[in-house]
This record gives sequence, structure tokens and C-alpha cells, in this order.
Amino acid sequence: MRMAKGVEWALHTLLNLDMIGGGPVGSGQLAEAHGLSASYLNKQLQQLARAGLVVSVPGPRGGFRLARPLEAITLLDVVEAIEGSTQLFHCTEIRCCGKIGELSPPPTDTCAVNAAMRRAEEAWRQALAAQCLADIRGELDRVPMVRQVVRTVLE
Amino acid sequence: MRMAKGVEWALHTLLNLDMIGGGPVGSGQLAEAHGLSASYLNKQLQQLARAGLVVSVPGPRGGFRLARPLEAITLLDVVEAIEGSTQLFHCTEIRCCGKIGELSPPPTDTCAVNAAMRRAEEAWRQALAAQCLADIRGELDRVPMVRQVVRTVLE
DNA sequence: CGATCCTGGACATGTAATGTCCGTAATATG
DNA sequence: CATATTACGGACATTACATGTCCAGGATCG
Ligand code: SF4
Ligand code: SF4
Repeated sequence: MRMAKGVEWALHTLLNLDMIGGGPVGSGQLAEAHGLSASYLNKQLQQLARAGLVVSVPGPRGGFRLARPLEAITLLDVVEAIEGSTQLFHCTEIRCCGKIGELSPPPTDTCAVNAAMRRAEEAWRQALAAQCLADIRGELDRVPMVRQVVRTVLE
Repeated sequence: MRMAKGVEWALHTLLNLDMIGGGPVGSGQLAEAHGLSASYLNKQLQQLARAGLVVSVPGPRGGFRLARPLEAITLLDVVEAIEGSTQLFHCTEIRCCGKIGELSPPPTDTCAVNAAMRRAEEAWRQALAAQCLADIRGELDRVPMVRQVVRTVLE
């Protein structure tokens, strides 16, 4: 049970896009900045575009730019854009299988196990939604040179 | 990013073990009760045993029994017994790779992204730890026949 | 002793994330 | 208009890990 690596890629890339300013940046440059696979990062960026977090502009001098300020992008937005909004705990309804399943009446409501797991997952999602990328940028800015390095690499 | 199916297996099996009472039950019967793979469920039960949630007794008429009452087993106990205690968000330290990594000074503290993710994950773990299996048994008991069926199947 | 059942490692299989490739469409530039 | 550049998206290949199977021990009961 591990979160997709693409989430980390997306978060750093979004932060970099913010530091560079307005102009669109190509996926190649963004990948090179962190030594990532260009094609695969491009796929992740497409998902961010579909989710409305970035805007893609084709053509020469094209690339990706932020669709809205970091204040309006939460961690949950990024996680759901990359991972989708599937449940962490996915029920197989094993209560309906085997001997117990055969002897039991068909279940009428959602099971207690599933409900409990859902509650915990909801706490996680709320904690993700409560933190925006601007908060993280704030902590990042306390380290010197970061902004300058990003600008140098991405021009 | 999906939780291992073994967690669902373990939860149901623990609840079944409680309903049957004290005596040990073989992994074969427990698997048959829900139509699961006997060998694989056995592996999961071994992990529960290592985590101290169940006690294994070898020999004829052996099997597994609860190590402590359901009041003392939280959802977090089960999840960590099966999944291990690895982080949901596992950092690859890509900030140290690529052009940005080369130009940046070696990072001194844990990064802000990782910290934020850890906070959210902590909320999840706390929500898991706040719910014990006895709560779930309580909800389950509102459905008639459940207890009786389990006793019939597992003798 | 012999049957039963857990233990634990080795191995096979399935599935999803990760990574690559290439043809297509869109657009800036000359 | 011609061309180069870039995103788009589908079709693969590769890798990692969960899932499932099997077998040779070891413990325990009768
Ligand atoms: S009883 Fe709950 S956890 Fe078990 S299979 Fe059904 S929904 Fe899933
Ligand atoms: S900066 Fe944070 S999220 Fe990025 S690689 Fe380092 S620890 Fe991971």
C-alpha cells in the first residue's frame, strides 16, 4: 500500500511552476530539473491538466503553467488528480462468499467494517484538503537559494 | 494505491474468532467460512500472531484464537499487522536529483512536502486507532442471525 | 507412533504502477 | 505556407508488489 510516485513528482513540479512565474514550461525541462522520465512526467501533467490544476499550451514555446495560485490548490487536489478518487480500503464483499455467505441472508446495508474504514479515510482526506501548496511554499522559502536555483534551472 | 485484501480477510476472521468463543479454530475452517485461499489466509494469520493479536496453537485440534478481547484490538493494530507500518507517502528525495539537486545545497531538514503528507497520514492513523473491533461487532450484532451462522459454520 | 495443524521458505501467478515509443494535432515562427 | 516545437494519447514493455500455491519441517495430541 504505497502512494504513487507521481504524486511526489506532481507536487514538486507544481511548486517549481509557481517559483518560475507565469510563462509556460515544457515537460522536458520540468523533468530534467529533477532527473525524471520526461514521457512519464508528461502523462502526470496531462492528468493535472484534466483536473484543472494546470493549463497546457501546445506549440513552440508552449508547455504547462499553473491554472490558479497555490493558495487554491490543496494536497487532496493533487492526490486525487494523480491517484484518482478510489477508496483506500476496497471491499470484496467476502461476507457473501463461502459457507457463511450461503447461510446468511443477503446483506441489506453497508457493512460495519467498510463504514469504519471509510470514516478513517475521511479523516485523511480532510487533513489533505486542509493543507494547500502555498503553506508548503512558505516552509520551503525558509531555506535560502531554493527559489534562485529553480529560476536558474528553468530560465 | 489500494490497501491489501488481507486486511479485509483479517478483520472478518478476527470477528469470527470472537463470535465462536474461546477454542482455537484451524486456518482451513476459517478460510472455508468465507471462500478464501487457505494457504494465504494462513500467512496473514501468522502475521497477526507475530503482531500479538492472535495466539497459534499447533497440533491436532489446534488453530488460532484471539490473544485479547476485541475491545483491545484497534483497526490500526490490524492494518499495521498486515500492511506493516510503512508510510503511505514514501519520499524518493527527488529534490536531490537532476539539475536542481546538483545546484542546491544538501538539504538539512525533512522537507515540507513530506511533513505535510505525514500530518495527513497521522490523522488517518489516529482515526484507525480510535476505533476498536468491539465497536464493529456492536454494529454487526444489530443484524439478526449473524452470530448464529458463524457458530454453525465453525462449530 | 501417526495424524493433525502451524511454520516458513521457495516458487508461480496476477495486477497495477512505472517507463518507453510513436503517430497525431495544435501553434508559434520565419 | 512550410517547418519546427510542443502537447496529446494510445499501445506497448518493464518492474514491483500483492496474491496464491506448494512443500519440507516441527510441534502437539491421542
Ligand atoms: S462485510 Fe464489510 S468488509 Fe466484509 S466484505 Fe462486506 S463490505 Fe467488505
Ligand atoms: S523534497 Fe520532500 S517530497 Fe520532495 S523528494 Fe525531498 S522529501 Fe520527498
